[in-house]
Amino acid sequence: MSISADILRGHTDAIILAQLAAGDSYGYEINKNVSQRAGGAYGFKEATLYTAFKRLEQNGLIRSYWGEDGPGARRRYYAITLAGREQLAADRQEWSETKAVLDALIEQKEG
Amino acid sequence: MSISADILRGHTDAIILAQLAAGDSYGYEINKNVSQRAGGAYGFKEATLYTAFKRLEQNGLIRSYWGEDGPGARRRYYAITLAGREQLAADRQEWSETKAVLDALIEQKEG
DNA sequence: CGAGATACCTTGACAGGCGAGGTATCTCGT
DNA sequence: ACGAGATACCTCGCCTGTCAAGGTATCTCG
Repeated sequence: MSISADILRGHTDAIILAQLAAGDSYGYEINKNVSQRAGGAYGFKEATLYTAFKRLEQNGLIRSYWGEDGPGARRRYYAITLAGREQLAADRQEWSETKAVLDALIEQKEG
Repeated sequence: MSISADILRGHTDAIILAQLAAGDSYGYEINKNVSQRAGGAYGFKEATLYTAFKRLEQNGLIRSYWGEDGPGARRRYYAITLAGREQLAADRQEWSETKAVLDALIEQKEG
């Protein structure tokens, strides 16, 4: 967990949408995938994750359904909506711009 | 102002430190420089700026002094401290890691 | 039968961003 | 002489996202 949460603040929704764009998934799995892809440098706290799901669903960017009853604990699956895909595209665009701007503002200058 | 504020949240201090690393400056000028370097895509709100100055000074990362009395409104100048330079180096490192992690998490996947 | 993993969820506190409002000085056009 | 707009500073209180802490239930393995 080498990246502080405040730095990632505001990217939570985009990260979740990006995971769901690859296929339906559920909270625990999404979180594991994120941690893994981040090389252990970042992971959601559970409270953050479920707060985000609620927010995303209220905004119509994802929808949810309970998984089939099988062995193990019940799972709530999430699926990205069309509006969610549009939001994700916008988020990716914004991230691209953010990188350019922050690189310009934080860059190492030799003086 | 195409980049939303939440995305930049947490980067405010690093941006200010980076400006001050190039030389002492004052609020209004820092803000102008930031806007200009960001190509108009981002700028601090005044309240954000002065809140940040106070926070940074309390944390010993910058110090301040009133400029010489000349024509025009008085100016409070800020200077980066040694601790501030160390923080800036850490922030730059973190930003570099953040880019790598977010690129991995938000990337466009063709499936 | 207990520990640990899987899997979900809520509450309340905290911190940063910022809209709105305020003060004072200087310049420029009329 | 006067008003508008730029320069330059500052504070108060709200909003929103994060998260520590706490809670529930199921399955596996020793």
